Amino acid sequence: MTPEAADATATGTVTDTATGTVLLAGIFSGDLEEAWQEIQPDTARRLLIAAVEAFAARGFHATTTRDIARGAGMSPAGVYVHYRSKEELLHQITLIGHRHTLRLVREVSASVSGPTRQLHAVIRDLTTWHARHHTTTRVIEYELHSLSPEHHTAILALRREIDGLVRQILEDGVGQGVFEVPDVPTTTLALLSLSVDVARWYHTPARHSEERLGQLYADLALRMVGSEPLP
Amino acid sequence: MTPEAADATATGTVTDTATGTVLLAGIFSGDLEEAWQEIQPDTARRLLIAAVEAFAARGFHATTTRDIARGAGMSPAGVYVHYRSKEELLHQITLIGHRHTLRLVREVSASVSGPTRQLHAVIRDLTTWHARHHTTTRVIEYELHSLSPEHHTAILALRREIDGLVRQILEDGVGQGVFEVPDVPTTTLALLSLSVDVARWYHTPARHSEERLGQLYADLALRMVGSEPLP
DNA sequence: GTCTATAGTAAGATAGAC
DNA sequence: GTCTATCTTACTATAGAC
Repeated sequence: MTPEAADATATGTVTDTATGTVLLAGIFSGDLEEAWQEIQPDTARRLLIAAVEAFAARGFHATTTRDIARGAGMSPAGVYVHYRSKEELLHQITLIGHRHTLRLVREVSASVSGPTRQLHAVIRDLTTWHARHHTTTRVIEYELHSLSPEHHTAILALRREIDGLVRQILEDGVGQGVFEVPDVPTTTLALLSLSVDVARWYHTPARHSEERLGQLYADLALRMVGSEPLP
Repeated sequence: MTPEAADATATGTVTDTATGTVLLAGIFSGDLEEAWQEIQPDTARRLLIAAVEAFAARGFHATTTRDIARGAGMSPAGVYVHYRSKEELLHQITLIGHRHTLRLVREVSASVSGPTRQLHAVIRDLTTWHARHHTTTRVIEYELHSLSPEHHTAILALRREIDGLVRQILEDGVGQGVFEVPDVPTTTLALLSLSVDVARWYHTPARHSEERLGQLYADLALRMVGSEPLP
């Protein structure tokens, strides 16, 4: 990977490998669909979106670079002007997605006070995000094993941060006596499982809107930690 | 697929495509590791086990038939004496695994009385099964999309049966006033999500034994349906 | 920056000897 | 029933024209 692309992890911008063009800026405001819109140039964005759709539908290894090029309306060689390899496409998608998830948990958690409201809001929005963007989240949750070892390790660090934020809410709740949780780490895992697994099974048309599902899952989450429901 | 292999779906036996040898008999008693032991001849069993391990570690498409052959101590051509294609290996694994899951839910549910005890026992054993055999369950839960359309459809029917059994327990509990569930289908999905997702993250050495995790998850399940804990 | 053309490799599956 | 050898296809990635 070039120094430019490597900078993605450190600075929060994503830079085109070949052209040096800044691909992503301000990705941390707004939802992911908007973030894709910020990727420049156009072709790099179309390629990334085509890759997300193909990886979600068929998996990383079953997707060919020709599929991706075709999805972006380009020749097979066009991919390599903007990305060094198929794996770099997966890495960018996975990195952007995980940063978005981490930021979502952080900001939602900071936007309300008290473990009960925090847990409810986090699970609600995390679930809604997995449902609304199930194409993207399916890739970022289930194609990790196709990343290079270095990229895989870096993504796992982000995942541990996310886990840590949720676990802290549970520990706060237990400490304040509003949650009753026999095993905080395992219950944290179970809560995250609920939202993550939405990426596996959710598809439209769906029984519930993304927001409604988020509400239902947030209510389940409060039950799981032995909390009173929100008023 | 040959008529012999096609019979697998109808009769509950799995037959070697080339030799006509019965591969699986009595698969429905004992756990899956024992079921693998029943596969005959030896080479067919070794190939199936090698395929499970490779598919779980790398995914279906990233696994080569050469990987599988090597894992079974055979030449690449040896695979095709026992299986018509790589997809047939995945299909056998997925079929055996889903039948096992369906039978597990059915039998555990029938072995106790009352929705509370039934739900607790089903989630406990389903979770334990996903944890103990996370290699197998990772394949059967996450590689469905690599099946042929016909096989995929057949497996989805088995999955609907499993879902229906759990949903019935919830409906019984609501009907008897021991559960309080605002949305039975969605809560059923959430409960199954918990156990399924174990296949994604569980690995040894683990924080908890498979049985302990099953206990913890069964207790969570009762909370999710608004039930009193078991005495 | 995009294309056509293709190099180089590796895959799934089969032929035919033993 | 297993092997060696190989056919055929399709893939990732690059070269070089424009």
